[in-house]
Amino acid sequence: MLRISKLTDYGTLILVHLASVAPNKPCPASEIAAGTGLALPTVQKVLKKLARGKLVVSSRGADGGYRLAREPDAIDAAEILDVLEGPLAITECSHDDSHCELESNCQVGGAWQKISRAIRAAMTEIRLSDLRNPPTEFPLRYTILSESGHLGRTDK
Amino acid sequence: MLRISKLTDYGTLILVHLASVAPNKPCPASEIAAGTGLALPTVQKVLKKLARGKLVVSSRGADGGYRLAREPDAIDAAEILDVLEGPLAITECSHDDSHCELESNCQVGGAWQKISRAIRAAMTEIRLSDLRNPPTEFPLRYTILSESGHLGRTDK
DNA sequence: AACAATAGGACTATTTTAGTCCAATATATG
DNA sequence: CATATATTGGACTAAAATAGTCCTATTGTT
Repeated sequence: MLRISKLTDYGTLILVHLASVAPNKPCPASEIAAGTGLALPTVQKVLKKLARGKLVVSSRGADGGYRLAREPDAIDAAEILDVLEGPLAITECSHDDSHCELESNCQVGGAWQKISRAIRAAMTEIRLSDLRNPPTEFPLRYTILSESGHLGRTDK
Repeated sequence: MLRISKLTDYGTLILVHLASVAPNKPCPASEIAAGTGLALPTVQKVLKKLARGKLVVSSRGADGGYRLAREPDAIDAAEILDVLEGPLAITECSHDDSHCELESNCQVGGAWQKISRAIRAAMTEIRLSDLRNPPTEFPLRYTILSESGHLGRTDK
């Protein structure tokens, strides 16, 4: 139903890989490719994006490579999506600065925006360290909370 | 960051429109196009999908058209996405029956799957009736709850 | 019979995504 | 300083998904 691109998926694999190697010495793209089973050119492409997005830092030259810019628990899923997918929102007009010609007739109003923001908030709480390792039972559960109580269950 | 297609967005507009007209007599596509400001051929295409997905029922012939298959509060956002986007999951291997060549090396394991399911669960609680009208303040909030407490805040 | 609708699908154009490759630059080391 | 190792930036192509339009058949009403 909702979809992330393959590149984003690869990106998380790569980040998870980086999270599981020695954080001191940089890890070259070739090693990451070998470690993840992904094609080298693809890995290089994704790493460039990750570096531009400041999720990893690079060192050039011999003995160079990439390492995480921060601790795995200080990188969240929303950031990863932002860097690899761009700050695209769930619909065109979820952009804060977008102009929607239908706006005047648009009954939906800000509903998708709200949903989008809500999902984003949830993604912010998922950290790279949580993505690591097959979660045999990752007791993750989302609930819609509503002050007015008409959506889902309330907080107490 | 996450994205739904334009068609899906149109679909929700159309459904919301249908929810706001007399539920007894069918509403023809042309009228919906006029009411939403969308192009007729596009509206027709989306309506066909919605009909196949059993979210609307159609009557053919003169005085025909479409009406909601159920009450607006009995249609949820997850269904809408399923019908209009297909049952695509957040990643390729989120499909229950997919085979991922990387599986053996895949550190991420089922994380995206879990996230996907969680988002889906949340979407299930958002109903068509909630999408209606500009939500001036739609007090929607998602929270990640974790039994083990290492993700977000816990239930108590 | 004539008209008003949907059904189904073909079709094209556009855009996005994936994936590869190359030339330039930076760095460590012998 | 020469060489090998890496990243950087961007160009480029191919493939796939998306958007949008249109045509023909069928169904139902009057």
